[in-house]
Amino acid sequence: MKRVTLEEVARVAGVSRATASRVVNGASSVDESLRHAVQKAISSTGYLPNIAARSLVTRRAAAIGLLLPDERRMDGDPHLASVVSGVTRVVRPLGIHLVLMMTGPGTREQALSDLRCGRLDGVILVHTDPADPVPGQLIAAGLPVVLAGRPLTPMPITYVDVNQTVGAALAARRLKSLQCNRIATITGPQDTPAGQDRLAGFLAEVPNAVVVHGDFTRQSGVAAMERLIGCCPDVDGVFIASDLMANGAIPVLHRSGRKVPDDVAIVGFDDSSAALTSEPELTTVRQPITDMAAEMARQLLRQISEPRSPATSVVFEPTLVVRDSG
Amino acid sequence: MKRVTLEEVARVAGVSRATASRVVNGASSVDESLRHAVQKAISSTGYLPNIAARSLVTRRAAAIGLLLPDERRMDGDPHLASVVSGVTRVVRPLGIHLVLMMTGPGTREQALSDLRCGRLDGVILVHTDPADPVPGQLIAAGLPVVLAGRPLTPMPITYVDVNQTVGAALAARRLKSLQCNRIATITGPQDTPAGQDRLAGFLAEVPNAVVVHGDFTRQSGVAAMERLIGCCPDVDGVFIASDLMANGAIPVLHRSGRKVPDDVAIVGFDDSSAALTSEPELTTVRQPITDMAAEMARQLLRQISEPRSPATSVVFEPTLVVRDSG
DNA sequence: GCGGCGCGAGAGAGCGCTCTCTGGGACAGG
DNA sequence: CCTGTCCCAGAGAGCGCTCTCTCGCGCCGC
Repeated sequence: MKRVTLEEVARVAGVSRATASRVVNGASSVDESLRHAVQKAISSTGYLPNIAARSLVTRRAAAIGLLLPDERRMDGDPHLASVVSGVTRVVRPLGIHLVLMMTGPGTREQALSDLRCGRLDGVILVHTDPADPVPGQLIAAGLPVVLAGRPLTPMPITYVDVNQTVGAALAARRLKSLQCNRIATITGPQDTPAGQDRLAGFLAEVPNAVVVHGDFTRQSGVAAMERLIGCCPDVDGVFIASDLMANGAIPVLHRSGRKVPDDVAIVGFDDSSAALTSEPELTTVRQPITDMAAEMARQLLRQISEPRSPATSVVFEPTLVVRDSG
Repeated sequence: MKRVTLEEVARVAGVSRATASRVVNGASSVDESLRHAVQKAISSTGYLPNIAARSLVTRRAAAIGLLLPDERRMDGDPHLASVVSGVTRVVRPLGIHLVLMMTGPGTREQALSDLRCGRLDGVILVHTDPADPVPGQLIAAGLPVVLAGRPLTPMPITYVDVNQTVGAALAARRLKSLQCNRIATITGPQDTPAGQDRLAGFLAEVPNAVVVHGDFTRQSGVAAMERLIGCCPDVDGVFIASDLMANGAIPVLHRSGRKVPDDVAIVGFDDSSAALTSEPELTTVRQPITDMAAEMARQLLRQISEPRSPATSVVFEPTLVVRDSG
């Protein structure tokens, strides 16, 4: 099983290597008969271009990185598969590889050097710690990056996000339309843009809402709901800023003898798989994760092909998915 | 921002490119003072080796693929993050990239050609369709592959699995120790080894168990439990062959007025995140997914470094995780 | 009829690295 | 003192590809 090179294809087709290369890369200025001969030679020899050799001269790796928080922080994050799927959809037809990197000691530096040494053409950063210096370094170096979600401190970087504020407002209006009188919210972490915006968007609609803080994790949902029914027993509608927290919070209500949605209406956020594994199934605010991920990939590819193009941000509109919890 | 090449490092250090290369690759036969000079030159120039160039001559891509079923079939599969994490742990310190590929039209062929043209050194196959010809083609071509889970039809291929039979037996014994008299099981798909083994292992312990079929998905768990309480209302212990199905099945019991675990004890399988999002939390059989994934990576690396080494299989032992459902 | 022009194909120079092969110096043995 | 041996550094040949540059050929205008 010997490797087939372009040289050999050219020999079989009776043309020069240059012409064979033109056919492989779809250049237009090749005579139809020669093109045909080359194509026949390619399929008869089973030729596959050597990406390393190509990449050496084009200085393109044809690979992008997806930098993820580590397993622990993902907490069974149901988004991962959707994100990968969205990115893949855009990137695969182009023959571009998706390299997964999970945060761990040294990962971000590794990603940076992979980028610098041309092993990766760009990276998508997910769930980035606001204090992380890497995004800043990347844009400073003019390397292609796209962020999932608005960065906490404004910077000239391309990102894709859902309109968190509008999403929270959607949830608020749903609870109001359900005639809830005593409305509360369990928030996400207030050191993240998503956490902040979901709270702000909600309070804009329900200024007198009771506010209890969580951090998006299931456990924090449990704790927050316990505090909430302690301090505010007559609550009858709660916007919980992530489905995962709602998933932890609902059993607390049940144990306290409250029925969902009859006694307390619940609206979550994310429309993650946790929305379906809750009992009852969650009414929630849906973010089009897969589409957003595809858009991140597109934005990244644009940056790769037009290096110094300006940073842009794309904001998707969320929708309310009404199920059984509120 | 110009690229730094080995040539330049050599020039700065006052040695030949060959010697610089030896230092970079940790060859032993370099004089200590020269080695030091080169190392200083590397850090002062900020040199990073160009992987494409290296890969062109070594014929190693320093990248492996992880072939996954598509999003739909994953159904919010909670394993993905754990698998990635386990593989990453082994592969990252070696500077090897993990390329994610989700099944879609043509993906498997793409993986095959990536392997053939040297863009990938090996692949890990997860949740492979038993009818899929790709694994067979891969081993026939002598390319490095590792399967997650025993293949349906025996073939000389390396795989890593958990002892499904023992796991099911663990679940069975738990239900028996709970003094359940009317024991049933909701199975996985019987055209998969996992589905078969979990049923067989269970029946070996509880030969007279009621058997209802599912396919590992949540929805099938709902449907199966509805059928089960229809045909066997006095059931008081159920082994459900995946946590996801259990997650769908438990609310059915609740709606029928049965309490878990008081009226019906439930034991799941997987110890996935669905086990924690269930109410009550699931007693379940745990597979050490992350460790298994790490082992898959190790097996793959071994195959890559010793091309024609014999296929081996590694089987992990499951453990019972007792929580609230049974 | 001749020079200029445009178009398509070939020649060849690298891209940055590894690795074999060669050469030279140090040391030991004869 | 000369030769054989060993060891370490340098020279140089590629790895397979892309892409620029050159060249030849056919066509047009004058």
